[in-house]
Amino acid sequence: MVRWKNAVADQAEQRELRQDVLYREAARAFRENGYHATSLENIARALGISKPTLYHYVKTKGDLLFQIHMAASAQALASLCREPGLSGLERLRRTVRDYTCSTVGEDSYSVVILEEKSLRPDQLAIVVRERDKFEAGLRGMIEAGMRDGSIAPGEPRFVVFNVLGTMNWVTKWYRRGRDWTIDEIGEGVAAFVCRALTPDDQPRPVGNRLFAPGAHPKS
Amino acid sequence: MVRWKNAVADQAEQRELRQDVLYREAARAFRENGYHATSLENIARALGISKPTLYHYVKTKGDLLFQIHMAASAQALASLCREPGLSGLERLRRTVRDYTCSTVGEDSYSVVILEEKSLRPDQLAIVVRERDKFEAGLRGMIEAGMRDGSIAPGEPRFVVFNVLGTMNWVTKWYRRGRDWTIDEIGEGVAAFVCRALTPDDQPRPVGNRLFAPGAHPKS
Amino acid sequence: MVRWKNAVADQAEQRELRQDVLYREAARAFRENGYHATSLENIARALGISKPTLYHYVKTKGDLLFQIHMAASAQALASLCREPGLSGLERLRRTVRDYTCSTVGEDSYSVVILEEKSLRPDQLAIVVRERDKFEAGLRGMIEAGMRDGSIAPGEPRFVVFNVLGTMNWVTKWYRRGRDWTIDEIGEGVAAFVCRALTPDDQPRPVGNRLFAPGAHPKS
Amino acid sequence: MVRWKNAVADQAEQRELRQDVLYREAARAFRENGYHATSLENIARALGISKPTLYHYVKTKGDLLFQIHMAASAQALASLCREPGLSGLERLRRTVRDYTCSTVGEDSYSVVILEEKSLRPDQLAIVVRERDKFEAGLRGMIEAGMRDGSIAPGEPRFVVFNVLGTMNWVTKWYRRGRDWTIDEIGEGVAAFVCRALTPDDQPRPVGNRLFAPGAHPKS
DNA sequence: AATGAATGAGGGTTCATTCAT
DNA sequence: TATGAATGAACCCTCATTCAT
Repeated sequence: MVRWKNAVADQAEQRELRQDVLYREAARAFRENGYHATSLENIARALGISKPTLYHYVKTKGDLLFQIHMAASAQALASLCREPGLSGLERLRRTVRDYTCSTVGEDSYSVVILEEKSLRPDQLAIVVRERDKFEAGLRGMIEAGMRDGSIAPGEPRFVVFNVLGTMNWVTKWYRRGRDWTIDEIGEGVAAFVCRALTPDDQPRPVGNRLFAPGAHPKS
Repeated sequence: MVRWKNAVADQAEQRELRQDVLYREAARAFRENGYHATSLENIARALGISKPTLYHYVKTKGDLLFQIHMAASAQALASLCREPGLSGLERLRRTVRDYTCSTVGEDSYSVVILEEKSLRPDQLAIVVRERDKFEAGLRGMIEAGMRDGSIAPGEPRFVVFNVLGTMNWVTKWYRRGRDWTIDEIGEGVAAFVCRALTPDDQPRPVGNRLFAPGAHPKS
Repeated sequence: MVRWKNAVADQAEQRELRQDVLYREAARAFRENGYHATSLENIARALGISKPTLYHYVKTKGDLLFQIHMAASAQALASLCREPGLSGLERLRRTVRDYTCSTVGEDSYSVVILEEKSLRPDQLAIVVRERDKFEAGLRGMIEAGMRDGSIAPGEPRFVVFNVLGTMNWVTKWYRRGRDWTIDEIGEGVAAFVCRALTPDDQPRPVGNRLFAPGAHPKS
Repeated sequence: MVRWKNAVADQAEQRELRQDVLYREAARAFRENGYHATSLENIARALGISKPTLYHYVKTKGDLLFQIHMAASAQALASLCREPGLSGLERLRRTVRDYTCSTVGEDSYSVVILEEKSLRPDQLAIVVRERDKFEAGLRGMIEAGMRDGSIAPGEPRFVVFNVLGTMNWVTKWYRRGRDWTIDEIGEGVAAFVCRALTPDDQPRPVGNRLFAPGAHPKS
């Protein structure tokens, strides 16, 4: 008796649906317990299926990790803001907000906190290439912001790392349905990052109740 | 013939010395490959000893992880700035700088990026308690800064998470001996964090060549 | 869409035809890769059908092996020369020639090189009994030859083993369409075997270009 | 409690001894049941040890097979007769006799009847190269025999195959301690092969009670 | 103190076989 | 008839841990 975590559709797309459920469940397990600490048995049980059944949807455990990494990369790239006519900082702000929300959302594939060494070298190369696209996107905004005066000067690569750290760390501590909503987190992180980057001669973005809600209470 | 990675001292303190080398080597391996992906065989070989010999210095693999976590916690706590007479922001700045430097230093025990689930529940509780002391320290500075006007208002716990993210992520990307020195990283990260936190009506700290080197080149 | 390796006939005999194609394909796969190294998936794919479809024609994998063994035994028995009025040696010669040709022919069921242990004990017993009939046939010719003076004296069972070895080994090295034709192989092997068996006082059979083409070039 | 099939020696050579026992036991199991039908569990149990213990002496199951193949090749090469001053036929006779005895001897590594496909391609290449050396040795004798008139003319490669078939098949049917001794088998097979190869104008070698014991009983 | 040897437990993977469609 | 999906059993292999030396 197979339950598949309640995710059956009408016909031929069932397979894809199931695979997707599988990927997300695996991503969740990997994120929570780590890749090596998660056995296929664990994933199978969480889905209500047997271990060999996994192999209808997955080539190997390593390939599963790879596919998830790719899905996560696509998700990340999709959050890059491509709106024209905005300052570098503003594009970065929207990107940080959206990316952050997507990493902690219900349907997240994010596995950024995992050790990359778990991937096979050739697959790692591909994943790194994809991730570099995302980082290049961020770097592009930052460099644009430095040129258009919306972002303080600095080493763009270093700035990218700091931004990534702030965003990616969220999966470590945020739990849905507790004190703060996903949107609040996204806005708050974006405010944190952008206030760090605003040059001295520019007004800084206003945040939300989590951070920099506008004026200082003291004043 | 045992080499112990060149770390033999004179007499009875040898044991402690060796244990320390072992901890740091294990921490490095765990950090790089993950706890579960690192076998005791790996660690032993890296130290030039045999697997059973490890057991003279370590109770179990789980205990090794625990000890390292404890050492890392102590290291973290040691980087909390306790200087009196400073603003909250300044104390935070020094702490961020020192903590960051220590996590990427040669003798780091840092294992922050590891999945906590690898610890036994009772040990995890202790580790969390220790880590909470560190976070409470950070939170204290931040709350003080909010009170003394050196830090913009916000939810202190949320701010702590952002600060931790920026700092802890460094172990993910920084490689010693490449483009940037450890000190530059520490100063840069501290500048990033503190510029984010400075209230609108306050002058913001100056960074280094990595970030916010002072005035904007444009102006 | 099923292709069945192009072997569909008109009506109810389709089933038998298909089963035959299946048996031969399976025999080929078993012979080439071994019984245990051949999965039903392999066979199915080679036939262009799906794995469960196999089960319409085959009870179990073990039974498939058994059926093939039986078919091979029938094939072997069919190559026994029953011509009356011939010397023992001559009957043996024709048998060796025909048997050898049939084992390497396109439609061979031969699985002689397989480990017998793969068969279920009861099925093995049957197979052995069939094979014994073939060996008894060979032995009969040999004993007759020893009596009629066309074959040198010796232990008939031992001779049978040697003859079998020479013949059965052919599947190990012969590849159709290379240097030698099937007929050449058959004649050559027969010549090899029969020259070994001819008594000293008898003229020995002439072979072909592969072996003993008549007189010695030297003389 | 480890028994190792009673094969412990004094000190450091123990390991090699044990490995050797292991190889021979594995060769026997592979020969009898086939490579894929033999589980490491089977081998371990036959040796009185546990499965993981095997891995102290063997890298992988595939490597075990490879090592055995190499040992068998060495054993085969060692049976090539290098005596100078003998006719091609005589050298072949001694080789066939010795090789045959070694394949059925107590300490045989022979695995000739196994499917080669079980080996990894690169290892197979090496094994084939070694085996080719043996076959080249046989071929050399045969060609020499054809030149010196002790062997009937023919295609040397074809002759080699027939010789191999007769010899290698012995492992299929011979059981030690039954009706015939190993030496009888060796002599008998050698007689069989050599009588096949003797040219018409030469006296043929005399065998033993198994085959061609000299004069024909009829005469 | 140090290590080669040994093993129980567990994880990834394959496969023959069944079932529902 | 044909097949995608599902699974119990079994296998190869790794590893943390112990023991005898």
